[in-house]
Amino acid sequence: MVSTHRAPATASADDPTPTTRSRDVRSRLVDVAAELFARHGFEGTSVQTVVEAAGVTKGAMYHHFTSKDDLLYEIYARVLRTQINQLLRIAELDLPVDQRVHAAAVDVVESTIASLDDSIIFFRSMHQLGPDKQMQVRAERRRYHERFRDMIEEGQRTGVFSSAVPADLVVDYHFGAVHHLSTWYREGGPWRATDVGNYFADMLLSALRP
Amino acid sequence: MVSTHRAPATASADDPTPTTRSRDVRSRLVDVAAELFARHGFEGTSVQTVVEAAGVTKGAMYHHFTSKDDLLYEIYARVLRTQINQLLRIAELDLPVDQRVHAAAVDVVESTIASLDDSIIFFRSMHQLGPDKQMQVRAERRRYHERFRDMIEEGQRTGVFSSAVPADLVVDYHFGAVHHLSTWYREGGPWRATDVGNYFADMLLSALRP
Amino acid sequence: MVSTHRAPATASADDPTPTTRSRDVRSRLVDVAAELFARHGFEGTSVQTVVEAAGVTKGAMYHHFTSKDDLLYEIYARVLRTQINQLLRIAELDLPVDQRVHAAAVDVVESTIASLDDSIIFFRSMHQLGPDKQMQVRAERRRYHERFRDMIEEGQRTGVFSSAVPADLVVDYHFGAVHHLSTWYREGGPWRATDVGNYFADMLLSALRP
Amino acid sequence: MVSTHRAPATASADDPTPTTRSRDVRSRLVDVAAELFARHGFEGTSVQTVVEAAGVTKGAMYHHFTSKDDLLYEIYARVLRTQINQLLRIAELDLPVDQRVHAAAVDVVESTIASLDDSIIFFRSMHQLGPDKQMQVRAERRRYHERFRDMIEEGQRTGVFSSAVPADLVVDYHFGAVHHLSTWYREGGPWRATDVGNYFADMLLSALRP
DNA sequence: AATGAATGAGCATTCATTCAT
DNA sequence: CATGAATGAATGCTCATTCAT
Repeated sequence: MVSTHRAPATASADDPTPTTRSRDVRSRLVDVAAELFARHGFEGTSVQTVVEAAGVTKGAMYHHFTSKDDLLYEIYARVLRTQINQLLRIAELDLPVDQRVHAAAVDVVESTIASLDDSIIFFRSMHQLGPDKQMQVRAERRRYHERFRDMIEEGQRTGVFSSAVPADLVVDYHFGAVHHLSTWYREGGPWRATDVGNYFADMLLSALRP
Repeated sequence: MVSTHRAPATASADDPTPTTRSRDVRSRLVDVAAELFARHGFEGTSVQTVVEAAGVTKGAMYHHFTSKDDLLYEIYARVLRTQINQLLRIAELDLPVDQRVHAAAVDVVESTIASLDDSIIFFRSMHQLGPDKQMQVRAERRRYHERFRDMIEEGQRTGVFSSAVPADLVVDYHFGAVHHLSTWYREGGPWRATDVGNYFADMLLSALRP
Repeated sequence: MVSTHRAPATASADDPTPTTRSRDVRSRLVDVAAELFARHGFEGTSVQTVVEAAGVTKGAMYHHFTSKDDLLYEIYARVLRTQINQLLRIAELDLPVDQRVHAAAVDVVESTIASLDDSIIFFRSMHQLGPDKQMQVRAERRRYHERFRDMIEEGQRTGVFSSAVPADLVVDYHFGAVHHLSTWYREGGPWRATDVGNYFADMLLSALRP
Repeated sequence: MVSTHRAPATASADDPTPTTRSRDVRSRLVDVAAELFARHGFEGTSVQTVVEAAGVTKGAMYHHFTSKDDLLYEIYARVLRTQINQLLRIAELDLPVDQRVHAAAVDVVESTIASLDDSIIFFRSMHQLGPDKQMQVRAERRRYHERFRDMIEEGQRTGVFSSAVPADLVVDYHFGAVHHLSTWYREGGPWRATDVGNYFADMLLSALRP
């Protein structure tokens, strides 16, 4: 995040995308907003603050986003896109199910820690989204949950995992812990992201032992 | 028009608590505020809305609470008081450590579900609290965490539990799941509170098997 | 309108109405708003302008009126109240019907000219009123129209007036002319209010001759 | 990219009107604006709304009109052009003066009803016009009034009409009723345009009987 | 204890217009 | 001719809090 701010639109003349400038504005706004919403909350951050930090005018922001709410939604969309892609990538690896679950369980911890700001916003500000957008986010979130659950169920069906606990609850248990990370995890604390990921994944796998 | 007009609800002089009426007003305000803050968020609920719902006037509210913030703090204080008492009660039972941990793990799920509103507020609105009060809440929360962790450590020391995962992370894992409940648990869904509590406690104990 | 502004609440101590102060604020706002809305239009007048001219703060205005719209409505209500009372007074006089119609026809012209500002607003800004309030105004306006029409019909039934033109259209014809006054009538022009009133009333009566 | 990219709709050099295409755009904009201004008011209609409804871009609109105000002015100009032509046509017929007045009185009602939208705008939005344009409109309007008044005066001079009421006031009386039409007349109501026109013209002539 | 009018700073949003391309 | 990103000032309205009574 060093030379991003106010970069004087140095897109080379042969840049094929005509929207380089506007992509700059859009994504700069989303980046800045994510940071501010995480630090001060959605309601605690004024549009004025966001646009000032992004170095654009209010009018420009409203040219690209229909509302403050819309800006928030874009943050959600960005997180969800990343997370689901990551999960699908792992779920389709050619590995035994317990190894896939372990890898996914580690990955969700690591990537959550990698963008803790997004995570803070995700669970704290969902209710600020309009009802329609909230439903879209929930639907996408459910897809994510279901894809993970399918792996658990696969393991249960094939006897690799215990069936003592319903797969849905297993997923909620693990994801709850992940969600909670933004509350207590701090960079420079006693554990690196990968440590926490492995500890949590190990606990998950232990809990699933037949 | 100073002391007329009001039924002489004169609390006896040696009564240490405020008058019955004012206790009524105080707790009615806290109750109403908890519901509204959970439903619409702290910033999404105006003081006007709260006092109207509680059937008192704004002036009355500011007589009992120094600020809107203070009202929020009272909600936190109420939750924390209840939770810590409950945990201490269980932790001091004369039972093997794994049974105590299991009981505590079930209980925290059940009591969280019993007052889901409080839980919604707890994690969503912490940052609305002033820095001082936020620190107080965090300190109390830490005490709670530590008391639970102590039980885990006791089990690890005595070989009842595996020491593979640091006790602190074990607690964070379980509490994360509990925290997450307010996001997905719904009355009338497939599981009763006690079911979820037992499933989660079972997973925790499974994960801790040596 | 000399010493009204900012009068230092000189209500004598034995003033029985407890709301003298707030009535001051309310009616001062309505007066000022009527003048400004007439001069610059409803949309062309900002709330800021109104409250500055009335010497109150924006918050105070919103304490008394729920919206800018509500302020406009109050102007309408005031006009309608006055007009309907005046018409009823005349309609109930013990005079032949043609004299009552003449008197009412003169009076509506005179009173419209007496408060031309209100009339300018009335027809220019109706559409700025919310749908509910617009309906209320229309209903009240219809009552007024109907009371006038009843007198015309009475004259037609009794043969004093010609029945060549439906009574409703007769009323619309005359009221149209009255409505139009705010477009062209100017104080200090060739005719006094009473002149115009009598000329118009004479034309109406002439048109109604059998 | 100056003169490329556009089909060579080259209007012949001696064609005094702008190119067909641009005439299309211009008049489409005026048409659409008239409808929107009538329905939502001038201030209640954004330039964005107008250009979207007309299927052109904002830039295109500002190419043809110097401002939103200018668009409004064009509506006024169009109405005035039509009305004055119509009046002159009738005033120059070779008929007795009372018949000419009757015909003109009917015609102004009918043509007003034929384009009620324009009439709504005419009286409601005059004050939105800049002072210069407002003066131009008023001047043209005065010409119209005077041409009508001349006919009345001709009738008064020749004894066909009563001189009891000044001709100017007679015109204001009738035109007021016409102006008012947009407030109450509705297609599909009890009277067709021609009915109302004849009733009103009859009243006017009756009122003018010596 | 309680009232309710008043404050005043702050907020999200709109919009006519400009201008480089 | 046309585009669409950008401007910047203005707007209606909210709200926690205060204070005279």
